[in-house]
Amino acid sequence: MTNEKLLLLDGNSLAYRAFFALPPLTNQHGIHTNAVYGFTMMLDKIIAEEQPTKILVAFDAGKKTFRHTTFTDYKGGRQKTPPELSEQFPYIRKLIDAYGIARYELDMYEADDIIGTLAKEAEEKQLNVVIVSGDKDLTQLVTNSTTVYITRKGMTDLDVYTPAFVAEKYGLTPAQIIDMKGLMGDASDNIPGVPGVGEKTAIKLLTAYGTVEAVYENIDSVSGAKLKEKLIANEQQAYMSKQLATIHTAAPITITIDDLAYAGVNGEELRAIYQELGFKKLLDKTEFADVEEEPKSDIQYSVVTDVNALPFEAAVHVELASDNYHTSDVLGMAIASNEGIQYIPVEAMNSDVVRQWLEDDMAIKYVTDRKAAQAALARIDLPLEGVAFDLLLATYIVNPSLSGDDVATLVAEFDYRDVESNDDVYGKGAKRAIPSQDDVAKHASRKAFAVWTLRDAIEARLHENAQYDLYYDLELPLARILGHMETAGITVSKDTLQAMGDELRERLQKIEAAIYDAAGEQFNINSPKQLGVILFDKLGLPVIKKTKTGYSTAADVLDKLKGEHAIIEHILLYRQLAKLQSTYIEGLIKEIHDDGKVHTRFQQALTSTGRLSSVEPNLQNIPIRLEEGRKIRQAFVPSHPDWYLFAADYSQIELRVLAHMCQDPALVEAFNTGMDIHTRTAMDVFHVGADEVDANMRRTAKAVNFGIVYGISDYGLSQNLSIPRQEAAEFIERYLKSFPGVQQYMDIVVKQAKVNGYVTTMLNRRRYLPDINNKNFNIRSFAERTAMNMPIQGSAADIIKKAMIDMDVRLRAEGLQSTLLLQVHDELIFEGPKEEMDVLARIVPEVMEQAVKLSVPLKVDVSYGKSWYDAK
DNA sequence: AGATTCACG
DNA sequence: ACGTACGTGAATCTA
Repeated sequence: MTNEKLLLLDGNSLAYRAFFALPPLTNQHGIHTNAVYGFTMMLDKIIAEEQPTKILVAFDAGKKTFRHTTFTDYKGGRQKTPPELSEQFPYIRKLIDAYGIARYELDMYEADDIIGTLAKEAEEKQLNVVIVSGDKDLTQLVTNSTTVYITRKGMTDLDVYTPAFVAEKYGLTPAQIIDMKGLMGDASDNIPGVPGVGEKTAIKLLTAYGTVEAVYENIDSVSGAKLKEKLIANEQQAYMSKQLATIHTAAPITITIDDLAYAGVNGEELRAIYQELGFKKLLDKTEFADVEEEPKSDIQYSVVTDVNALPFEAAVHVELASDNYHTSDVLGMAIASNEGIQYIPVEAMNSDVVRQWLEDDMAIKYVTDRKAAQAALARIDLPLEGVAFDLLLATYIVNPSLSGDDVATLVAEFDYRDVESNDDVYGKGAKRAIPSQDDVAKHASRKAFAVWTLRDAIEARLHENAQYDLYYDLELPLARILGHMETAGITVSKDTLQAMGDELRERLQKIEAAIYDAAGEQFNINSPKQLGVILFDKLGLPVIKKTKTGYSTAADVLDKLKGEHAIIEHILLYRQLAKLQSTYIEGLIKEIHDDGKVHTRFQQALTSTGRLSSVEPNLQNIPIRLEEGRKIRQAFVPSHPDWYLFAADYSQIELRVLAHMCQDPALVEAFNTGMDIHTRTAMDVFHVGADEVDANMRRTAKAVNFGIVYGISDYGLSQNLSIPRQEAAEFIERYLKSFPGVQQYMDIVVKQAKVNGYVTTMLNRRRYLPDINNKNFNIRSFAERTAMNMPIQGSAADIIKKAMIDMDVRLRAEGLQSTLLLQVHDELIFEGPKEEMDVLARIVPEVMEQAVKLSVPLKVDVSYGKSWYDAK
């Protein structure tokens, strides 16, 4: 063997695969690009992984091949190549050239034959060969030194066919693949085979006899009268089919392996093609880092250390050293206005002029991220008032799926390119560093100037979409409230957590020992891979579910294995406790600041539904469902000795929102009469009276209600309830019969999504659904479920946000000391002195229930206690 | 960096 | 026929 490795690619097949695997993408000129894109991704990956020394992409030449002389209908009945794909072939050829890769096609022969011929030559010269195609026919070429990769669903996902893999998959040798095709045919190539013989039968016959010829030689001993009859009737057709499926390994090609040396990419050519096709991500890749950066236009700013006067209207950007504004250093502040751009380094910010300007709400400020600026400034004792525009929130409202939090990306959505990305300025990962003050000043100035320039256009978009109120009256004021909540923080008792941690550690050690004992060896329990080997290989437990990478060991799988082996219960308990230990004990302790509190950041411009998210730490997923975990909440305490934590949560807000939006009479009635909604659903689904609903029926009904909210599917419900799909389908059908308004509403929402390309919430929040008309069933179905879920989840989010704003006003009006600390999607957590608890118990439900007027009542439950655990 | 698992609503 | 429930974040392992 040599070190040479030959890579042979089936150009046509891969282009087809890419075309159908990827959503239709077009570039700025309306040219379709998905096949080229998929092809590029696959090529990149395979070259990086295989490091071939020689490469060839083979193409089919024309319509006619030598196979048509044998069988005129070869590949007959095939759909014509869609024009959207045809137009991409020239680009694929150009791309291959730019990559420095040889390509070849030969009249009357298919790409398969070119590949087969070269593979054979390589075999003789003892080269390693890798063949990549979307067509399984090629697997007949597999040998010990020739491997065939077949694309799976994605473009970069590949099945690796070795002799062993073929043997495992079919129980056949690679050469027998041809015989298999001869017997079973191939619908896609219109190879007939023997009618009535499929893969199973073909494999059975070949296992017994070896080849097609041998099958006919021993035709008398073939079992099954029907089968024998079919085989005899189609003998000639079987031979012909085998011949058609056989790859020609002696095609009269005019190139040799020596012509295929991989030259390496021509950066400039490739760049030109990417540019033409609009492949922005690929353009940004490092290989081009030296090929000239898109020049940012120059910007004029002055670094001011002695601030005299500041404008009445300006764009302001507070530049931070890292993205956690609760811990990050403030580097400085850029102010862009009619009077030009000033950059004030942090040392100069704490002056009377600056302070007065920041707290003057008559001095109008347009910012990039109000909450971040407010929180960061608060830490150096500076206020921030008079904010009239927030770039982050405005772009999020325009389109929640696009916005990240880097100003460069945000403004790029409006075709503004004169801001450098934070990664470019600071570097990423280990290379991250603060550049010179001048570079920071320039970067911050560009951001401020971008906001100054774009505000009008973005506000115009908000007005166009009738979303200005949502932005200005809801999100913008909310940012200020969230900022105060974050800055206030919530006290977490480190001692309590540590005590829990000590106890957990001991228990975990014992469980660990029990697991090793049951397994008969030590291994890393935290490694799903190692655990899989123990459970399914060593202990031989039945495999219930597989993941991309191997056996699934998820909790629902382990649950089903509970009776099979004592180790399962130990593992489940270990997982549960290890999760508490690492995430909620150790993780949370790390997040406690010097003030004894955790200061989460509520990401306000992240989710596609309008919900908030919470990070560093995430306080929206503190355990509650299991008692062991729930105890973590004992560590969350008020910030003053005699204070209490107060919790208020909406009851069934999503189903109430659904009732309001679909106006189904039965559903509206159920809420108006104050019935338990799951019991009511059970009555309808099971056709029983209220007193006949047992716990199990109610549980099922509850799952059905969840399903409705998530965008119902029988399969999903069946999984959740561990029942047959048919049974789940029946529940759904009966539900929708009982609540026909729901069915009608879901139909309308999906139809709207298909027509408009987006769905909306009660307060006109939008989510675009580009996949809603996708040809792929799975992708389209996902978009449809999203269409059904988003207005419900999103409207509930709208409502609680409105309630938070109203609550803020009310707390001040009542002159209370109590403050809001957390929001957990449908609940609000406050803290306050004991004597205010009764007042809160009165006013919080009132405000939350009146946040919006629905055709069903909103219901809020409240509680309070000396810790979050006790507020239940 | 991506996959897996599991915590919440 | 297709094969997933909706929305999140953190820890850990593996490549």
